[in-house]
Amino acid sequence: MHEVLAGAGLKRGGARERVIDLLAAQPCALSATEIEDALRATGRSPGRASIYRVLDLLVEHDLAERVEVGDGQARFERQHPSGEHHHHLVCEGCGRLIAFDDPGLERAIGKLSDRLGMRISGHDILLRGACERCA
Amino acid sequence: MHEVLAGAGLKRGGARERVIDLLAAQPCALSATEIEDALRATGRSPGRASIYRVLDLLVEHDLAERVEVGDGQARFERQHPSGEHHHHLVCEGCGRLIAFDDPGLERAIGKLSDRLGMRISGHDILLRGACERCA
DNA sequence: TTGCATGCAAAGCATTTGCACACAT
DNA sequence: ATGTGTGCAAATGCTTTGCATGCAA
Repeated sequence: MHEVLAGAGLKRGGARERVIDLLAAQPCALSATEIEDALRATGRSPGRASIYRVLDLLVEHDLAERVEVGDGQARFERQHPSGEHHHHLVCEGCGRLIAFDDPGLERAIGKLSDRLGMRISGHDILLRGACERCA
Repeated sequence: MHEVLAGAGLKRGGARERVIDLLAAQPCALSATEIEDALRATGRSPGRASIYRVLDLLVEHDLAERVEVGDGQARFERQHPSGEHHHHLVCEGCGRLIAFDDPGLERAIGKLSDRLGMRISGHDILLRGACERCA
């Protein structure tokens, strides 16, 4: 991720360094607050404003994806260059986010794009339900 | 919609009356602000707080659905008792919301629910792309 | 050296809440 | 008559912005 930003002529400050490294190591989406807390736990958190700025930057460069679950805060997760991606199920009991992927769903969306005849650049899918612990 | 609320023992004040009637007449989702503006145009808008309260009430009673497009404001649209529903495509050019439905997509989600083995109570799907005018 | 990156504090928005009054039942 | 519904204004919470300073290139 660092390389992409460097290629775009951007500098490598402490905030970018830390947010990118944290996000690259996550299996799933984190909110700005979760990022701040995680970084503060390491002893060196950037200011909240910088975290938001870095996240915006990553989204602009397609290095991260914004995930909205409807709880009033945005979450962010690394986006793989391969285009490989997953979607989320949010547990209505505990709010936990669970990732999944499903080729059938992707196929259905592909067909749908053809049918609509419009250029579709992306899609978000969110399932709501009960996770194992809450069921 | 009025009947459902009456059945739940709720009263019928001016704010509920107006918001429900407006929403029932819409083809697609409206934000709280759009609702307020539309009602103000008729000369009688409830207070903003009441609009939000009515919307929450409708969502709780499954009479309306919350639609999040990622622009920082929630939108609401009537939910049909039949369970019939559509999804949205948001134009990245002009922000316009376009409704569509697709049985193939619904089938794919049905199969996915079975595969995951979890109770899925609902799903949101959002496509991003360019509308006819912006393509 | 020269801007771009960062931090802090203040500002912005959408949404929620507290409280007193009005009105449906 | 009574308690629910409403409006206003203040409070909240996430996110953004202004501005002065620090640091990467």
